[in-house]
Amino acid sequence: MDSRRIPRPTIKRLAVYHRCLENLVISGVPSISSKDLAERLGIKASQVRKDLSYFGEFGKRGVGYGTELLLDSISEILGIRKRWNTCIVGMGNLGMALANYPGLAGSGFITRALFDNNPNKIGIPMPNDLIIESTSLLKNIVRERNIEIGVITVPANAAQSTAELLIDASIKGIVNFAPVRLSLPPEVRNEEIDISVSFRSLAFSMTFGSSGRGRIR
Amino acid sequence: MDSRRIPRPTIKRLAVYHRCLENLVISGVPSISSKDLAERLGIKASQVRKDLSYFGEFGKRGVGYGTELLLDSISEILGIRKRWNTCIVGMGNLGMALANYPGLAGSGFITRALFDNNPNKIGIPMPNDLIIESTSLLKNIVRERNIEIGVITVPANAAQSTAELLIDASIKGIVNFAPVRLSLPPEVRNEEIDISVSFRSLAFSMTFGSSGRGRIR
DNA sequence: AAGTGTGAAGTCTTTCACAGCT
DNA sequence: AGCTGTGAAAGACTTCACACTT
Repeated sequence: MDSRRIPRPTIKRLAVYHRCLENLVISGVPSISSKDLAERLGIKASQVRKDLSYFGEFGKRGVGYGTELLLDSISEILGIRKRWNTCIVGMGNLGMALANYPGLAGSGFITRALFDNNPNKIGIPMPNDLIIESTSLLKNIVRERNIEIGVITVPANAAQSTAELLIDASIKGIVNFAPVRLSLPPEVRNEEIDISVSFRSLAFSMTFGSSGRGRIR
Repeated sequence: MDSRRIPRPTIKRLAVYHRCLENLVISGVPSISSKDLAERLGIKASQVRKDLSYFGEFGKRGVGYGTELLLDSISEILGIRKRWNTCIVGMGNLGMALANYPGLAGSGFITRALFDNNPNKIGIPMPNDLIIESTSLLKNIVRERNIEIGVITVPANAAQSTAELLIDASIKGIVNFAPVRLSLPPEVRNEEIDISVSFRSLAFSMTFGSSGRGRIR
């Protein structure tokens, strides 16, 4: 598969299809058409078919897609069987929330370490046998525990230096919740989640009646 | 201004420019070129100029943009002076984190109410003189306190019914953290933040070396 | 000389429309 | 008849390139 040609929005939608199919399989629905699947997600049927067509032919003409087969296929495409070891740096409110959030482990992202540089927080016990540890130990711990993904939940002014610590520990991907753009070497993958920018964008569209419902992109 | 023609990614970048300019103004930098601003954000200078050109001419040729003037102009465009009353529905980990997160109030999004339907949580005192209240009171409280934005942090299976409660209370915009697509009337604006989809997308690009750093879009 | 503002070109993504299977 | 898979068309967004201003 030549993933350079796969639109990023397609990957995000695949993850959404996956979740929807899990529910369908649980509900015992044996098959679904692109039209029905699209309707559930508020997108176009042709979008569903095009997304899937990048990876193969999973449907039966005249019938639709077998839910179990499609679920398996998408799991394969997204590498959903793989488990990823992650760590969270910055145990403020958001870091705490993520450490307590079962949805990540449920998706294969296992939190293996929690870091903060506030001495008052170090040692605090957390779920899953984790303890908040000093950021000064990050490099060793990341390597020992084979952590591949770092989650940055520190304040904006500490985000870049945190990223550099993670890179120095040979992390391969970063999810950055801090409201700054990180400068990273090209081999490190990066996903930004900027909550206040999303609120702002909502506010703008509320004020100016802009184009409306956000698509999955 | 004809906001129907403004690309959504432009709005999100405007919010990012705004934040960057705040720092520049604080640091006493009097002006900046599109090239320098773009470099700080990891995008192209022409993108910065095009984004701004949708709204007017803010720069001086041969010089650049006055930081204070540009900051004011973007504030005006994004309606940053306006204060938005918000409520959070679902006081699990994420709802708690948002209620404690100063970044939102700092951006003009004031949390005016917190709801949950777990009787054990109702009455718990929270920051800013707030108390967790019963979801059954939502409609009245939303109207009394002029709440315009609802933040959904309930589990996936409760998200749609929560959205309907909010709509029934005449909310105008929804930020949805639950991993489901809401079906909403067209006049209600909506922004989705799907954390596990972002992790999945990161994992995919880590596995298949896909096109790399997410742009602001 | 430096840097903006902007049509036009280029690239990426979505949607259409229909041939082809079941 | 119904629905997929997919080239081609449309649309959205970004980048180029250069005229224009300071």
